[in-house]
Amino acid sequence: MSRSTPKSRIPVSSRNAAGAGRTAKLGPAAAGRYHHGNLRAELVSAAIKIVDRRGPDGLTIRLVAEQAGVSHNAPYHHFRDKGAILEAASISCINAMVDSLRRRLHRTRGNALDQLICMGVEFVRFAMEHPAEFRLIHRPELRNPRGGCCGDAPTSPVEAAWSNARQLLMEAVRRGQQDGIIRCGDPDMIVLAWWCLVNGFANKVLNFFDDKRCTNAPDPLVSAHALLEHLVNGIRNK
Amino acid sequence: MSRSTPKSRIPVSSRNAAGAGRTAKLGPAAAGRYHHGNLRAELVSAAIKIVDRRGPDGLTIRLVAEQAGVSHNAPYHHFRDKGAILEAASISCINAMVDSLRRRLHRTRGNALDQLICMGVEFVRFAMEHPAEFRLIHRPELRNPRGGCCGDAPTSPVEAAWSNARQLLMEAVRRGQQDGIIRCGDPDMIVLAWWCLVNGFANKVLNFFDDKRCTNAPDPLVSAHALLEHLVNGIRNK
DNA sequence: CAACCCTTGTTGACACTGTCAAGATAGGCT
DNA sequence: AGCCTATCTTGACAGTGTCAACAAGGGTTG
Repeated sequence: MSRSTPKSRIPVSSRNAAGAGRTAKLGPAAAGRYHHGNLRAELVSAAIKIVDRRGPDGLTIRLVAEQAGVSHNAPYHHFRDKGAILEAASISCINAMVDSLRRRLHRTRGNALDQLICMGVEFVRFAMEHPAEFRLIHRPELRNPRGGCCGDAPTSPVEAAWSNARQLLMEAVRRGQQDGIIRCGDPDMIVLAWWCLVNGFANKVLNFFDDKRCTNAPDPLVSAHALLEHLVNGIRNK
Repeated sequence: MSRSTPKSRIPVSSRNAAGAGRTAKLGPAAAGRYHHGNLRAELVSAAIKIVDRRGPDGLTIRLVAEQAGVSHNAPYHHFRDKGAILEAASISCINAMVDSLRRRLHRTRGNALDQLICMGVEFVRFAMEHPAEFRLIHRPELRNPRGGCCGDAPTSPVEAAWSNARQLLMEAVRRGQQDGIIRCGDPDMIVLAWWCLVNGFANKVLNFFDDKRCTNAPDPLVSAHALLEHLVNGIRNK
């Protein structure tokens, strides 16, 4: 009930992500001006900074505003509510994560299986290097309005950002199947297994994972590699 | 870091003499009696009820107190702060989850591999039937004071509750290895893979999982079964 | 039995949060 | 010029977690 305010006070123009095709100057951020010029983007980056420092739960609209140097209500002209800020920050983080996966993919010389392993390790590394952001992008309260589902209908922006990651993996799996090194079958299922394994492991590393760190596997990335080899052995064409 | 309130007010009686001439209005609530008798347990169950109804974020100390029929500050005599209530509720939920895993295990006739599959499906089922509780028990902000690590030192109560689940799985894996149906190797690693897969899948089902539900796999439990068979094929002794 | 004290409950208060309402300002439009 | 609208401001309010002080009652001790 606490977040049931459909009354949008946001001007329609600012709903379009990243005001494209504007003739405004938006040169240097211009600190002392009444109209900020690029506040929305700055709020998002401020939010990410705060999440990094104090965790997703430590994020406060008023803190974000303060960090951006505006009054505590200025954000409401760019985001409907706190959830919308979280959502925008999440999308930014998801994109960063997908980018790092993609870069890793392009740097990997081996076959599709090697690529799957490398991307998995990269995913875990991202989680370890940006734990707060990793937790942020997995928050269930992010809007995912279960709306357009089957037919590529308009999904939520968060959903769209995630689908980029899925696409990267799907392509790798399909490529592996075409090359004959990954056995046939629903690629969706393989991606799903990859995703669950990697994601579950990253979560575990961030949450309750003292035991592995203490006994024999000093580096979670090594464990991640082993786990992924496990998976890869299962889908390899024999 | 964010929740560092070492100032415990719990057992410290507020021994202040002060004005003895006041007469307070007699117990407004509390079902008649001033001293509840079993408030702590009732607070925990009230908290779980609220989490079920409004999600972990919807839980409020004042709501918990109201649901239990006491004043908004009564919980502070049983829990240090809100986090402690969450923690107690989590432990209760984790125990419930472990119990259902154990029951499922005892009802399974097959070998260790079958048991691992059945427990995995059961885990996903628990997540689907109690999504709020499932999310609750995975909250990273639950106390896990990274303290006693290697030598079975006193860990957090939450950690202890989780370790029961791990023990169930470890036993199954070891049994399978003794029976020769699970290949040799670090059982820890196998449990880890099982855990990551099942946990990641359950998370995915609860969060962003419209696609599978719409295309070809109507029931997530079927997908879970397929995934677990995948895993089991990887660890089977050949 | 009375005196006492500790645990458990109560009310009151405070700072902080998300959000609404209404006023102020600036840049672009007619 | 004068106005329009998006943007930013101050002000207010209900909820929240938590601290402080006070009250009731059961148990312990004389």
